[in-house]
Amino acid sequence: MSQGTHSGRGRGRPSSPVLSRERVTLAAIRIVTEQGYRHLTMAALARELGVAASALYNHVSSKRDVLILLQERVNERIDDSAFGTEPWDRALRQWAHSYRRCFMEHTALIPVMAVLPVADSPRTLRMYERVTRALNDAGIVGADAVDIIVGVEALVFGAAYDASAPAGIFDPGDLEDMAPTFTRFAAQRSADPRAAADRAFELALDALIDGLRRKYAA
Amino acid sequence: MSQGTHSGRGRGRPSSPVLSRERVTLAAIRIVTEQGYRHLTMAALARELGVAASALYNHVSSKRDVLILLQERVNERIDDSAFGTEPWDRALRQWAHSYRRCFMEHTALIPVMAVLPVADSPRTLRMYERVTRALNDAGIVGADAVDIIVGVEALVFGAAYDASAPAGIFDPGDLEDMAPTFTRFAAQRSADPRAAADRAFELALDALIDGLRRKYAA
DNA sequence: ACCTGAACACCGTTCAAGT
DNA sequence: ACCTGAACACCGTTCAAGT
Repeated sequence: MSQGTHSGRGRGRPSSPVLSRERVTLAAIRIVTEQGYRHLTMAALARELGVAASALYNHVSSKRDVLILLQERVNERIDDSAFGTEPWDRALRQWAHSYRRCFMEHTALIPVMAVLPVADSPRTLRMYERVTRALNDAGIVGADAVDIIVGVEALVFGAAYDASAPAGIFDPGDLEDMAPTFTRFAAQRSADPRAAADRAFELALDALIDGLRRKYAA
Repeated sequence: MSQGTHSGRGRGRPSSPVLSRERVTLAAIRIVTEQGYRHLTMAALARELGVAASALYNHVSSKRDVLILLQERVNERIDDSAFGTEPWDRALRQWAHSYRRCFMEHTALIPVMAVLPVADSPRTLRMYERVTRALNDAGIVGADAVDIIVGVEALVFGAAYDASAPAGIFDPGDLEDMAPTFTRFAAQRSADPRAAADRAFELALDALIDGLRRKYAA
C-alpha cells in the first residue's frame, strides 16, 4: 500500500536525487495538459524528466500509481467551500458543478477514480468528510448521506464523459429515418454541443437536488 | 464509416470463409464473459477463432470496432418496453434500472459508449427514438427530451462504475481520524457493498425522476 | 475475397550492474 | 539510495505473399 522511497534525509553522501514523486507528478501533468492522456506513457514521462524509464520505478510502483497521483491533483481543485456557508442543497449544487468541471478534461481518470479506495486518497476522504458533515448538520444522517455523495458523483462522472464527447454524436447520419422524433429534438444540439451538454447536466442535477430537497425537507 | 466486407454471396468458388463480423463478436463475448476485458486482445480473439490475428482485419477495422460491436450486443438487452405501457416516469425508472444492470459487468465499454456517434449504433438510436417518443406523448418536447435521456444515462454510467467497484473502497483504513463522520456513516456499506450501491443508485434515480415529474407535471 | 507469417513500432515492467 | 541499459513479454496494426 505505502510505496514511495522518500529522498535522502539521512547522512551519507548528499547526491541529491533527480527524481521524486512530486517531480513525476508535475511532469505527468505537463504531458497530459500539453499533449493529452494518449501521450502519457512511462517512456514519455521518463523523457520529460531526462531519465531512463526504469528509474521511475524507484518512485512510483506502476502507471496506475501515476494516475492516482494525478487524480489527487485534480481532486484538489474541486471547490467544496460552499458547504461551510450555504444551505446543503445549494452547496451540493455548487460542489457538483465544480466537480464536473474538473473532470471534464480528465475523463481518463474516471475509471481509476471511480473504483479507488478512499484509503489511497486523503484528498478525496477529506472532501467526503466535509460533505457528510454538512449533510449531517442538515439532519441527513447515516447511509443516506453517503448515498447522496455516491449518487451525485455518479451523475458528475457520467456528465463529464458526455461533455468530453466530440461534436455531432447525436447526428443520426443516414439513419435519420429510423428515428425521426429524436432527430428533430436533437437537431439544436449540433449547433453548440458544449452548451447542450451543460444544459443537460444542469437539468438533471437540478431535478436530482429538487427531489432530495423534497425528501429531506426540514 | 461503413466497414465490414460481407461474405460471398456472389458466384466464384464457394470457399466459405472462416470469419465474419458475427463470429468475431461472439468470440469476443465468450472471452469477455469467461475471462474479463483484460484478456480481450486481438491475439486472444484470433486464437479463440483459430486464425491469425491479421485475419481479423478483414472483418473489423480496429479493436475499437470490436468494442463497438460488443456494445451493440449489450445495448440489445436493455429493456425499454415499459415506454409502451407505463406512464413516462415509471417507464424511465424501469429503463434506467435495466440500463445500469446491463453495463455493470461491462464498464470497460462505457468510455466507448459514452462518446459513440449514434450514427454508428442503430440499436442505440432506436432506443433513443422510443424514449423520445414516449416523452413527446407526455408533453415533454424539444431539447428537454434529449436532455433527460442524456442526464439519466449519465447517472446510469456513473452508477455502473460504482457498482463494479471492489468491496471496501469506502474503508478509510488508517486515515479514519481524518474523517470520523464519514467513517461512521459509511460503516454499514462494507457489510454488503453490492446492496449499498443498489440503494445509492435507487435513491438518486428516484430523486431525479421525482424532480422531473414535478417540473413536467401535467 | 480471405487468410498466413513476418515485421513494425510500440507498451509496462523487471533486474543485474553500476555509483 | 538511486540510476542505467538491456531484456522480457506483451500490445495493435500493416503488408507482401499465397490460394
